[in-house]
This record gives sequence, structure tokens and C-alpha cells, in this order.
Amino acid sequence: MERTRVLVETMSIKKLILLEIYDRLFEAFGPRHWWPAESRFEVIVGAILTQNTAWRNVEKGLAQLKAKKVLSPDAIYNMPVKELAALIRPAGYYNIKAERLKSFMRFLYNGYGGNLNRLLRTDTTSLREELLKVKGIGPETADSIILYAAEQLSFVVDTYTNRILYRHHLIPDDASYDMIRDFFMDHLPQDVSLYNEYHALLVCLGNTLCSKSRPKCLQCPLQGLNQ
DNA sequence: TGCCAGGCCGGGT
DNA sequence: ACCCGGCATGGC
Repeated sequence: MERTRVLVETMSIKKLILLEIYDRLFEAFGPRHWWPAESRFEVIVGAILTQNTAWRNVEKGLAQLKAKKVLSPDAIYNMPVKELAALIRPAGYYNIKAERLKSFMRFLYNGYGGNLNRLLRTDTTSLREELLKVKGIGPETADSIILYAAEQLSFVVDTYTNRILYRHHLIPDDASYDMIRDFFMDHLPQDVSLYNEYHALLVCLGNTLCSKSRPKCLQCPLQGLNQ
């Protein structure tokens, strides 16, 4: 009780709520061990393929790339875009995503000699700026690459993050991507593994108990929060 | 069956 | 600076 009083007096209410959300989700779902990939390159390909797409469809595309042994910067850089599109077909928007993968590879080869390590050890601010210049990479994809491939500090905001925070009255309905990202980054400890786990837990909640079609779920671990 | 999924771009106001 | 249509497959 005394400890709680001290915390309330020394921390902002927003910090407390964000940590409360994290604790409840971790308690409910446990560690997520993200990103689901075997290499940093696979994280990047997955991040592009999962744009507005269910992960299970992305997995099929990744599986076909692996089966053809073309899940590498070199192979995708040199592959005809039509062939690439055919392989990632199950992930949806396959023509656009094939172009986006190609534009990322051109960026990697033109700017970093095709060396992924060189790209990913760029400092966070520059890395984000550079990624956002690539056609087909927006804020969420950039932040996913920064956090899960480069293992640098950048909070990932997605449709679940937006929906869950809005449902609990923590953000306005018209909050921009950067506003939500700043909301987390301004009030959480600057810890890569915390950001990693936090986003993964929000996705887990959004995928299961609190999907769009279940606005009021009684088993939601965030039940009664911020009331 | 229709709705939804770990966005982003480009053209029009 | 926003707003909106387009992009596409697969599962519930």
C-alpha cells in the first residue's frame, strides 16, 4: 500500500496504466518470443508480407520462398518480379508486395552493398528515416524492422494497438501513428526487450480475445482498466 | 456468406 | 494536410 502511494506520486498515471496493461497481458499470455522468424532477413520479408494481412497467409508465402531456397537478399534481388509474385501469392496483394520487396532490395544494394548487417547497425534515427524513404515501407513496417530485425528502440504501432488503446479511452479516435508511438515511447522505460514483448502481446490480444468482431469480451485481461 | 487480417500508395480535395 | 479507393488471398 505504501509502495503504491510512492509510485503514484513519483510516476505519471499514464506510465502506471501502460505498465498495468503490460503486466496483465504478460500474465495472460506469457512471453511471446517474437518475431516469428529464423533470421533477420526473414523478419523483414515477413514485415512487408504481413501488411494488412493475416499472419497465417504470410507463413504460406514464406514457406514457398524457403522451399525454392530464395529467402535471401541475393536471390530476391536477382529474381524476376513475376516469379516472386507467384511465390508470395498466398499472402495477398502479391503484385504490390513483390514490387515492395524488390524496392527494398534495391535500397539495400544501392545504399549498403547488399550487406544487411551494415544497414541494421545504422543508428536508430537515420535507419528510420532511410527505411521510410523506401517505396512500400511505411511507419509500421519500418518500426518492425528497427525493433525486431535491428533490435533497436522503436515502438511498433498497428491496428490492434490502435483499437485496444481506443477501447480503453487512452487515445482519441483520430490519433495518428506517431502520436500513439510517442505515447508509448514517452511513458515506458527505454528497453528493447520490453518494446519487443509489449507489441507482441498486443497482437496476441488483438488476434484472440479482442478482435474487431468482439468489442466487449468478458475474458479480456484488460477488463475494467482505466474506468 | 461476408467480414476481417500485424498497411501503404497515389490522386483528389 | 487529410481522405479515400485500390490492392487479394484464405479462414472463421
